[in-house]
Amino acid sequence: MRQSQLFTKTRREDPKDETAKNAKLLIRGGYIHKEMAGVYDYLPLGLMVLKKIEAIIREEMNALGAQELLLTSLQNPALWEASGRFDDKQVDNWFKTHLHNGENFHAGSELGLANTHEEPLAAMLVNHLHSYRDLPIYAYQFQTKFRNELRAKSGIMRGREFLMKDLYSFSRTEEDFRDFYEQCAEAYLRIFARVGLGEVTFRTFASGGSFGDFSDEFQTLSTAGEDIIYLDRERGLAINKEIYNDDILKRLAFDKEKLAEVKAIEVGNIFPLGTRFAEALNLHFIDEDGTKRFPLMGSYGIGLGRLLGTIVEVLSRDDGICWPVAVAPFAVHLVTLPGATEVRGLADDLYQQLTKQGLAVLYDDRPVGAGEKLTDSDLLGLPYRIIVSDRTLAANQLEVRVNADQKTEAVAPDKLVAFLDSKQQK
RNA sequence: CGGAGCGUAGUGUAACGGCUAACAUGCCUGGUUUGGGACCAGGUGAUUCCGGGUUCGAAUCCCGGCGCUCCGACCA
Repeated sequence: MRQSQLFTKTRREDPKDETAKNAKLLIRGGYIHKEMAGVYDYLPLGLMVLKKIEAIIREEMNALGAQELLLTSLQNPALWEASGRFDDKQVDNWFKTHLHNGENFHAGSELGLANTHEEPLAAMLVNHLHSYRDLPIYAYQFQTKFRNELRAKSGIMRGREFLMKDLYSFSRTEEDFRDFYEQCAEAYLRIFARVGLGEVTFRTFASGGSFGDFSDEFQTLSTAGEDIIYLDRERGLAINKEIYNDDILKRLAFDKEKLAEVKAIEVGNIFPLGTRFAEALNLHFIDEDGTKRFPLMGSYGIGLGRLLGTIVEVLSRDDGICWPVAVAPFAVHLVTLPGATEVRGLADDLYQQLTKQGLAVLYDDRPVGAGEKLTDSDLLGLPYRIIVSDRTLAANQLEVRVNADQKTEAVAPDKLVAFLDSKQQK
């Protein structure tokens, strides 16, 4: 796309109402817009990143044999009362609203805005699960969650409205459940690796709540993190501080001496749910021996906005983001610097060529000063920056900078596609 | 929800209780420039968060609300 057509603009200064690095850079780059605390719009560039992340997650979920669906945000309280979770004392972050069927708005029937989807999914599946032959069922969605956080914080990392991938598994036996659970854990590690956080993201034992001994979190090392974990680098496993004690260390075979206390961001969480929701919503099946049984559930979440924010926290510099190719809104930033008209001609040709090759190119064709263009390019943080200027024209070479390592190379125009291909292979 | 700080053009800041709310940046015109937000001239842009109060006079002081940030608690 031509940058002159992009309606979003970059900002010179940090917004004063943000201190989190992710929010500062994303707002300055025109990726997001803040509506209110914990509520952010995704602008065109930000949405491109979000969609890239979504596509990666979707691929991995589909590879597990999961099927995508889309449940509603508006929730029938009856389903939640069945599990006891409509009560504000049980779940304190509900947003609730009212149906317009009373004497006035607030006298109408109460509705919930979904903060998770165990109840409605279990209730819906009553229509589709009858026999053990129908299991397993793995259903997932990308869906907006509403959580009335007491305190939104850390930019887009802890919002009140956010997009989440939530998958729910329904298994016939404990063994089947565990098998899928482990497959999903592996898929999660692949997802975090693919978005560029593989080196710093670790499976972490965490509280299982009332459903099981443990749940598993995926924690990305970052000083911006809200969680403290104890990491065993050799094993590539960690344990959350919330369950850290000598008994549990022993049980999980952690050597206390090898654990490092570090801050981390929870980018994913998977946990066993047992039969609690199936029982509450009467989701059952008839097993091979003719007896009625409840499926074992698991739930598996990734907050897309938080993941996007984590990528910025971990992979950016003070003057700009450093998107991994897999999630970058564009792979290439083609930038002309002011100069002879031939510069523009060559850049136009390159833009056509690269686009024809299937590369996503942001072409900065704006007639503004070199400093501004370079500063903007740093801020936007695309993986490859190609400069076309009088200087590069005279040398009959383009200047290509790889954002990840900040290295600049001279590449002949007719070798550019091959050069970029070779980089992508690595 | 407890504690602390803050709220002034699109953005970032300034202004002793006292003149027409200032400066930078952005944006618009024209000119000049062109490898790290270059320069000159002119212009545009504000219900000083909202509501009360004190005062001859309030962006400034007081009360109440709302909002934002941070620390803590919370995070099913």
